[in-house]
Amino acid sequence: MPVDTTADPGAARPASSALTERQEARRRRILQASARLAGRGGFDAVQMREVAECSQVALGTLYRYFPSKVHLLVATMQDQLEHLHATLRRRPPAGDTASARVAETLMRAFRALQREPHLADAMVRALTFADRSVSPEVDQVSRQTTAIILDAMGTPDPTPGQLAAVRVIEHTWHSALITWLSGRASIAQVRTDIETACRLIDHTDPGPGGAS
Amino acid sequence: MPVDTTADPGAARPASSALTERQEARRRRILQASARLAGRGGFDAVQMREVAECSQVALGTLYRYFPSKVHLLVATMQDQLEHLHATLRRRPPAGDTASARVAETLMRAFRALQREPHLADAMVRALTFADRSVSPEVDQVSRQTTAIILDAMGTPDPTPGQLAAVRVIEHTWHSALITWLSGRASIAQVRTDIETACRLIDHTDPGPGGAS
DNA sequence: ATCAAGTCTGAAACTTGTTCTAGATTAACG
DNA sequence: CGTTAATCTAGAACAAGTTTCAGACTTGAT
Repeated sequence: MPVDTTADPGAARPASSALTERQEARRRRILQASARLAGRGGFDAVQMREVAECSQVALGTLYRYFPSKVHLLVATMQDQLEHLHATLRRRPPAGDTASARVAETLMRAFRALQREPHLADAMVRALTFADRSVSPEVDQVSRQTTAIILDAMGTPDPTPGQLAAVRVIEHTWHSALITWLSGRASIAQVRTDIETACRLIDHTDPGPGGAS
Repeated sequence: MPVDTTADPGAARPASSALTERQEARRRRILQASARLAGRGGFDAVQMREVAECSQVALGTLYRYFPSKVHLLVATMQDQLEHLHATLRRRPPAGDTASARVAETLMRAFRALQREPHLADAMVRALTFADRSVSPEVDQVSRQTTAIILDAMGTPDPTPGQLAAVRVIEHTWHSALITWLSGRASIAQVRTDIETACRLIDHTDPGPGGAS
């Protein structure tokens, strides 16, 4: 049972200051290769040996940076989400109500994913297949998603009821995405589902306190 | 690309009449072994070689009945869902409103899953990891779930708005289950999420027709 | 009972994720 | 420079899902 005396480049995220420039470059090459391979072929097309080869890194090194294929793809998703959030910030949604703005934002994100359905497939499958060992990373993705939704709402101080609604919207978003990716729901169906869930934002009567 | 001139026992579902008694028995042994192995250890513990051994069937035969591990586990879920539905029918929920009855039913189902968290893990992971080749089976599970929810509502002729709400509830149910299974949400959180989604049933003002 | 077609078995082979090892390279420090 | 620890590389090895194959067994029809 090795005690891992080595520094883990994946763990040293605080300010990327712990990573050499060449290490940063390696990390970026890996994520790029991952996204590129995922773009054509989805989850199955991201083969660790090929990612290693494409990013000019040894297989062992790839595994030092990302301890599993799921870790790698979830990190890829973090990357893409950051881009998305930045893009969305630049052109905020223009709906009248909070729920309309959230629905518009999610549909915009959805259209972005539509442009690269294979990449979306790889990332979402990894996300839902992730076991406990990836929880921190998956949680980070979840927080990022929440942030995007809250941004779209534009509500500076959301009520507990609204936060509960946001959780349900997130659930709906993920699950609807999966059904679309596996061909069991149309795009129109996804829109309807999202809009239905978003309606919860306005009907925010009681807080969720009933559970305590 | 072999043309598969052989009859597929998995496809011959119409009335189980196409299957010999011994074939039915094999099928049941396989599903039992699958559920047992999943019960201790979850998704990873269901190893095809071991399932074959436990059910006294050759590996090739196992693959003839269930063309992949995911197919096997989704079939296991179909099986369990039928049990659940039968059990729930015997003692229908007693809430005053439709949304209360649905929430109660789902929480009851949830408690059943809690008793076998590893089994739940295996089934749900398989369900969300399934690709297009498993769509028919996954869809069947989805229809079964919808039937359970509609049963709980007790509404003989649900409106389009209510059907839309049911879809969101299903999304929430699956996704919340996943977050609980991977340790990212507490049971209380799951209940809150389900109750929040169920609120949509009562607030069923406009139909979903707005999309057209 | 016999034949043909389909099915089952046991075992090996193949694929891809993951781990391990030995040696080369790099980085930090004196 | 030279040393030392960490990192990287190439490649073998291992694990589990999946495929393949030759031969034995069942089944159904005659």
